[in-house]
Amino acid sequence: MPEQPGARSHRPAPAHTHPDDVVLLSALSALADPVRIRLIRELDSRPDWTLSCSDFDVPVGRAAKSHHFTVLRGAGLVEQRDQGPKRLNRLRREEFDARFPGLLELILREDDLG
Amino acid sequence: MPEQPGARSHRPAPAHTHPDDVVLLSALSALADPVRIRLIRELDSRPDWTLSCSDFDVPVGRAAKSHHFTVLRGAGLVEQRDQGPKRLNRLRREEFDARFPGLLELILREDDLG
DNA sequence: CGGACTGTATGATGGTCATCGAACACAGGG
DNA sequence: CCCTGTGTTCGATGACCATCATACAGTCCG
Repeated sequence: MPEQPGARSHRPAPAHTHPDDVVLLSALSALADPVRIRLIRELDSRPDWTLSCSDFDVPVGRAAKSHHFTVLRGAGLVEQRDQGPKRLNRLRREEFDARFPGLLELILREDDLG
Repeated sequence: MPEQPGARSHRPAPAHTHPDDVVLLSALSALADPVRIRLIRELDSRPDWTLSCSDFDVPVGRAAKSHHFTVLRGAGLVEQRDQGPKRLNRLRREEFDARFPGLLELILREDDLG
């Protein structure tokens, strides 16, 4: 298996799920959370691979934030790549939209939450 | 206030919420449940106002079923009308789709759940 | 090496919610 | 008027989940 240049690490790579392997209920459950919606929107507002987990401005601690990213990975919404001590993020726009057309756009277009 | 012909009743009319007054998070939370997805699909498979609550084939008791319909009404997904002892249902396709374009179609098109 | 930073794992806690059983309310028909 | 069918309400229960504090594991740099 080829590795990313300079990405060899003794840290286990985060477990990802491709959107094609995500069932509808998992996607909806992942999106039905105000913190995760904020993470997705903040992620969308910046270029790919420019935000590490700690850069996000959500009112929860590190542990909860890490948990939310695990859920987002499992729902095929976010891809993560380790770079040094940081874990950079990317929103899987095309892949997720191909699996659930229009859903991500709905999340990003809305301006209110509750 | 005009009443439906033959619809006068001593029973309180169920509380409805128009999709325009539903926030994104409420809609997603209402849809992130396997029983409610089944109710919506079964409702879609038949003409409007032809299914009473007890006609739906979901593996829960009457109390839980009634609760689920309350959630669906509150999310602007279902409209209910009393007719005799029965409470007939209608899926609010157009109104809900105008508020959350593509979302209902996504629920109805999928064939798997989990 | 030893600190500073980043993220994960673990255990505990509290809240929300889906479910049930039973009681209740209403409508319609013998 | 009872009886049946339909749906709601209420209280209780159990499961799930978001959160936290703490401890731990890597990575990088001086």
